[in-house]
Amino acid sequence: METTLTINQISRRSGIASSALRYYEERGLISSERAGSGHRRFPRHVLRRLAFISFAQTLGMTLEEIKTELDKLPTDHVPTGDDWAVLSEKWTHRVDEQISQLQRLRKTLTACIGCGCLSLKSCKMFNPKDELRQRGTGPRKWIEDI
Amino acid sequence: METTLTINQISRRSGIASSALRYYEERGLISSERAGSGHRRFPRHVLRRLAFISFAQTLGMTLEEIKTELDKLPTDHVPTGDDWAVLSEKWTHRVDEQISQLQRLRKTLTACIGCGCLSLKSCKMFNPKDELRQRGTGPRKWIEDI
DNA sequence: TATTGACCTCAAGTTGGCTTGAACTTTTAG
DNA sequence: CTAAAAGTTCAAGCCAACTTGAGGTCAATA
Repeated sequence: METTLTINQISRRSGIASSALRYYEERGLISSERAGSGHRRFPRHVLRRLAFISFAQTLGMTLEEIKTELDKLPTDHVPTGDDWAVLSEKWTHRVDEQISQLQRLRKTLTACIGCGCLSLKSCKMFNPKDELRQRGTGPRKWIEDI
Repeated sequence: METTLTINQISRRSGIASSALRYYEERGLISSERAGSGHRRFPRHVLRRLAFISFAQTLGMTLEEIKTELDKLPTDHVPTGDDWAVLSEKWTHRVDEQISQLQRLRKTLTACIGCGCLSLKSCKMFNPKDELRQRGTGPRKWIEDI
């Protein structure tokens, strides 16, 4: 069992394309040593980082945010399960928030179908405030008086 | 009370930038008449369409998908509350699905913090199957044997 | 009447998270 | 030994959903 892995080995084990791995390294989310040839050699524990990255992405975190989190890991030793658990705790809150936002949304939605509005001033649906979307640029706020 | 509104009036009432409104029109999600000058005149009921669009976007639908939905509205009359309700029903399911995906995710997450893994073969976290993310391209599947 | 400001079109730019391609080197299998 | 597979860098491309800018017209107000 080798101590380091090639980019393709990492790619196969993580399911993340090697181009993406290079991109992550460029962005500073992971790092590698180099063989004499210039080829990357990844220590096994980057797989944990990659697991973290993948999972955080499913929660809608940007690579920037993820990097910020990863940077909090200790550098004096390979992060332990406990070190990871600290970061992971944030997720629970994230997920909980997302769930309750959706539940609020669902409530208003049902109400709006009930009242048949989609156009009434009184309808809260048009200004849910909840910032559910994380991608895209334009303004999303619905304002009074249709 | 005028029957049609300028693009700026629509923009103010909907909270959607006029550049976005032009873009929506170009994409066929809304339509306008033109004043003699070539300026757009929107009938009031586009506000309902815009409400629909905004809301659907919070659920992660693409403009393409939203257009497909909007195209199902009757064209022989200005859509009624009932017409809209038909489309809106889909949302309830969407939201419900999203909620239960998140709940599954939360469950695995808690389990993984518990077991301190983030790296074990047995950990289902790495292959949640749930396609939560809708943006982005790369593969997201975590494969065995870390 | 003049000047703002609202409107128009069309092309190009932006952001995030990558992918693709070119041009080249290194490693591995037969 | 040679061919194919795997690796490298760097620049450019892609997608969605817009925004921005240039260059020009039209409308409302003092």
